[in-house]
Amino acid sequence: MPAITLPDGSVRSFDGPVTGTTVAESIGAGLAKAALAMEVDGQLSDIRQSIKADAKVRFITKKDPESLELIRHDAAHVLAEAVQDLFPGTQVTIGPSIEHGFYYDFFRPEPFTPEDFAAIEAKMKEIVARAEPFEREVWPRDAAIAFFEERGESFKAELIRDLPETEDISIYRQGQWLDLCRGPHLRTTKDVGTAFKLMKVAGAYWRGDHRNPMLTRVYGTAWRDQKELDAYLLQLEEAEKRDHRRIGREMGLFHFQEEAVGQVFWHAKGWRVYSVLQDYMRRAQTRHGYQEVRTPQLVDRGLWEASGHWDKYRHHMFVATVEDEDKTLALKPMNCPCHVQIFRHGLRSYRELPLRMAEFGACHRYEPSGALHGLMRVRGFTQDDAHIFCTEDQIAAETVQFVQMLHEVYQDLGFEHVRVKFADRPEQRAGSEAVWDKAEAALKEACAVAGVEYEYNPGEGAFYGPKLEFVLRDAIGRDWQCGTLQVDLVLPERLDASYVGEDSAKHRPVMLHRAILGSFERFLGILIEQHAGRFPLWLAPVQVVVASIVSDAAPYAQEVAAALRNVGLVAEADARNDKINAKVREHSVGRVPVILVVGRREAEEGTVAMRRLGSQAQEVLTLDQAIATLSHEATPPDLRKKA
RNA sequence: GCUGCUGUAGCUCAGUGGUAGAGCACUCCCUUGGUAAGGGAGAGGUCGACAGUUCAAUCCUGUCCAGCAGCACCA
Repeated sequence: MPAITLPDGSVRSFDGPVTGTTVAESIGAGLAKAALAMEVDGQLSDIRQSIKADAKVRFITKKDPESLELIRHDAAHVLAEAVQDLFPGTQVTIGPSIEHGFYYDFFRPEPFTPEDFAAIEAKMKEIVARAEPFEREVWPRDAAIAFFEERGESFKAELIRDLPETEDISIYRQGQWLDLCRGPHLRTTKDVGTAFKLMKVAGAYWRGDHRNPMLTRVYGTAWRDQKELDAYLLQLEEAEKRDHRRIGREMGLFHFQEEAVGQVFWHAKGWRVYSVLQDYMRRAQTRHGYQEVRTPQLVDRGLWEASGHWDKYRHHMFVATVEDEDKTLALKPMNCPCHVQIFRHGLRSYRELPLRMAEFGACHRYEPSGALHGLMRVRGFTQDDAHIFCTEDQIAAETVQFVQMLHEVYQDLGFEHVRVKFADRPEQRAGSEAVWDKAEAALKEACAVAGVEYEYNPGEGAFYGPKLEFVLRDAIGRDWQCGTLQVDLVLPERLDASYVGEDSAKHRPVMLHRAILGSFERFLGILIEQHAGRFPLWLAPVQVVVASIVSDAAPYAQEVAAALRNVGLVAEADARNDKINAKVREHSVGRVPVILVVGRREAEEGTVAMRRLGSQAQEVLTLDQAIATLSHEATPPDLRKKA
């Protein structure tokens, strides 16, 4: 006698086990038609599943976010059927829904190409139109293995073998085709709809392990209706337009070339943005009580052995030798061991703690070639790195202060939305279990004190300690992990850092590793994409162009530009013999935030006609007014607050 | 690193087994024009590198390098 409790609190009783379909019908024809699936006691399930006991039931319709996930997962099944129909002999493996869509991994000697997409999509639409019901069956394990083995589906058979004994082997049929799947699914293939599109093919390792065979992955996107699909495709175009590699080239900010793979040639304009950001960070650090240091690029291998990095990362380090000397040095891949050397230099007292040591540390790592990606992943980069040497008692207070500083910085840089993840001990790690217990507990407690809410990111900590990862969201909804705070009880031990306590005995300090931007290179990439190259005035590589209309006004244009430079603005005069239309266009395309147009009139009156990027309006100001307005606006946010 | 794709002028791209083209950008000339492209001329390329096939290779084949997408990696 199952009693079904609905979200509105009403209860319906049935004589025996009932399917969701029946329950929905009992409520109304409209719901029966709209209900795609259901949630039984919080568990998503097929609507045709029968409910045997009392339960809370909620029906999933297209309006619910869960429907998207179902549509995408079912689209993957439809894709797999279409592919096996068109390309016999292709083995199926897995095909989940993902953010924005779905994929399916196939095994086939010949990879697919995007030219195959039209045929596959057409076949998928055919399958959708057939409205095949998704039917769930539970098979005996051995029979399922034998079935897939016989069909030559060895990957599927392997999956079944590895499923826990307790789990049902569920098979979903759609007409003639079937697949091993946990479910749940929609009612029929028709519910998938036609708002899907195959996007790209790529390789992917079987079970995500690089020692396994490479499969061919077909990516698709799927939505509830055409409008959603179109909006998504538009957003992709938008992201492409914001690509920092493209904008970097267009604005002349930086370039890469073969002779220095994965390293940035910063051009004057790009370096200006970099420098402004670095100056800003330096002020923030000073304000928060950091002392800035600088440590060597090339450091003897022995130090890396002592820190444990040689053992774990030697293949990712650039190593240098000198012919006349029997020594191996490595370009530093990180700064911590060097900072410990400064800490160790001379006796340290507990009175000096917490000691906050910062460095804009230039590091080099031999990143795998396939990982390189514009400014986002490079081999030579500069961290806004710092290490806080402190006592265990100071961890919480330092965390509070760091989190506050990080939020200040992100806010000043225009990022409002920040999430935090807590990454705990990885499989490969240094330090005893007891030390890890202590470090994780300390960091958790510090979060509690700092009022930081986090989600877990299990097993993703650094090899020497747990970490907080700070993830910010950009203007078009993408997430970037930038900041980090790590509690390290291991390195101080390994590198023998100590201080003299109140009891005049030696003690081990705790080391907090922290960064806010992560690396300047990557963060500038993010900033470029965040603003689509249209930087706020204080960060813009060229802040103002003074464009003359006639050559009679050229000297005045030079004069105005010089006056702006005198108050610290980055201003250029464009006194070329060209039409004003061409100049306005060129500097607009170049994303210069402010164009001051000057002709005979302005030259005579001592005024400028100001035009802002993205607007066609112009405002005539006296030169003094323009200077006052612009120099205020170009003041970095931290300095403006004080003023 | 793995799989697939790509590599021709600064940029975007066309093209051919007989050593190359367009548009924009660049230089010069004309034009002095009031807010997103005024006109003309010129210059610019070891066709990613190295081998091989061929009478002949930018084009075909192989190796390597780099880039792109995804995977794996990210102290």
